[in-house]
Amino acid sequence: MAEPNAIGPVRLRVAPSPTGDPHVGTAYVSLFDLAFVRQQGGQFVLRVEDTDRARFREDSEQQIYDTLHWLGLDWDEGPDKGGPFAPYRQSERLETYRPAVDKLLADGRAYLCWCTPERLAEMRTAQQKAKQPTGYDRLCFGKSREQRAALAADGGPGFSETPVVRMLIPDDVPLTFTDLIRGEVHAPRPDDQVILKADGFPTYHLAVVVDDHLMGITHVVRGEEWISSTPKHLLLYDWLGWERPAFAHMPLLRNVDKSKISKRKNPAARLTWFIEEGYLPEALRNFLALMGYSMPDGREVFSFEEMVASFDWGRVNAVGPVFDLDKLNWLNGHYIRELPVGELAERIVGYLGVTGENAAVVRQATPLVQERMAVLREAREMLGFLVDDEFAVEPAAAAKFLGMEQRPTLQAARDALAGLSSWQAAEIEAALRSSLVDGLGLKPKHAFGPVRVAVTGRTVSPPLFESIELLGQADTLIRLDAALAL
RNA sequence: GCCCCCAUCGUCUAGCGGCCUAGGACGCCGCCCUUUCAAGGCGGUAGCACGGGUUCGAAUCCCGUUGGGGGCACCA
Repeated sequence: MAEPNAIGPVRLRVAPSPTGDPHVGTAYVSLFDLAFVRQQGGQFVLRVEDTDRARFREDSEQQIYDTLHWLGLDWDEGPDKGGPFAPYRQSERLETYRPAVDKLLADGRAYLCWCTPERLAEMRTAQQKAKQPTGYDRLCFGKSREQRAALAADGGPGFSETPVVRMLIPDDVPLTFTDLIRGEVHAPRPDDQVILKADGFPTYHLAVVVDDHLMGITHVVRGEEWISSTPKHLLLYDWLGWERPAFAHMPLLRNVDKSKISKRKNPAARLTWFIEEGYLPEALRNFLALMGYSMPDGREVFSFEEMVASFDWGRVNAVGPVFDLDKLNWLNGHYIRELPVGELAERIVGYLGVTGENAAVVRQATPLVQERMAVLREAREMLGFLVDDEFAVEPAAAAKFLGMEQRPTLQAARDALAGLSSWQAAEIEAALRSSLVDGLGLKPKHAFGPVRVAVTGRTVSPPLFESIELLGQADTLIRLDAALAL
């Protein structure tokens, strides 16, 4: 079925997050995973790895779907779509893992362990204190249930009624494997890893190997934190007589202090944060691709399709990149400026959630803010003077621009605008220039500052004359009168 | 503590022995444009962690040091 160079499905492992809010690392790994899949014509499989029932959360799975769809990373098979290898939730595949466990037990590659969590913790503490590598000491290995229970009866190490199953790691465990990004990698020697928990659920290590094999996964793309447990997985493939997949361990995204990116230190670690802030999915995709990847021709602005066309694991960096919001903001602004104005208008309307009259105003005002935004969120304050129910001048702005000495300026502006019969930006500008600049002899800066503050409420605003046009004559005069009355 | 991964401007990176007087992007600084703020244009600042080798030649290869990161769960 599978030709030598053809790839089968590439798995996207998705562990429901305990906080219910998907991690940016999930999107990062998915992006590279998907770029490779699309280039090779494989299948992108989304599998929910929910074997930890202690951390299970109801809404977490849906959040993963929502955020990945928002980012445009769509899968070919998954719990919500079905597929030839269903079910795609590990919690629904429990009976699949049992035969593997039985075989390992029968072959003497695994054994039962009755040690309590407390006894294991004590053991680790003692090992660390003695400056020894930590790992299970095989107390239960070779013992029957009765022998082990008897040991505990004498006040010995804690005994648990329901045993777990551990791998018996041999001395000649293979520690070397080829990584698509790093080449030859030497991983640390594992200890006797638990593969079946006391509650009957498999651990990640067992489940991932069994599922990947059964689902025909050819390439495992995951975070760098998995390098150290890869030898356990290699062993399992070998013991079960299965062909090993290829591995690509992506570098870890970092906080500014270089630590692994975390929700505590970095708002950008939460995928939903980008939606809340008004980032464009295509910009985030491009930015994520820039983290660790570079195009052969050095381009930095490129689409996902372009990335797919030239994708090469050899161009992926092994260095963990710092997530730099400055550059993302620039890139997002760039994408905003490149958008057709009508398209941008719809995105802003959708983001702000405005309807009816206000939506119409926002659409008209979009050209004024297009090159002034880094993220959609900024449209809210830039356009607030046009759509907010209540208008108020910022106190600091009023103190600086609406004082006694500005009254003549404001009065002249009011008079000039009140007499206008055509309400177009060009005419508004002409009227204000002739009355304030020519008439009062003011520098443009001093002439328009007070008017801007009176009309928009802020010292920084979209272009003044166009803003006044959109506001309308009636509202403009009301605001100038209000400023004059201060 | 033990094991592993990594190391080019502040940040993201190009570079895979001579093309490097180390290139680009973001940021920052200056100038121009200008009704504010942006956008745009022009210019500038800043880096191969250190020490040994290998070689005619090293940012590129090897070793060590230092530094950073990750892993060491009945979590993934």
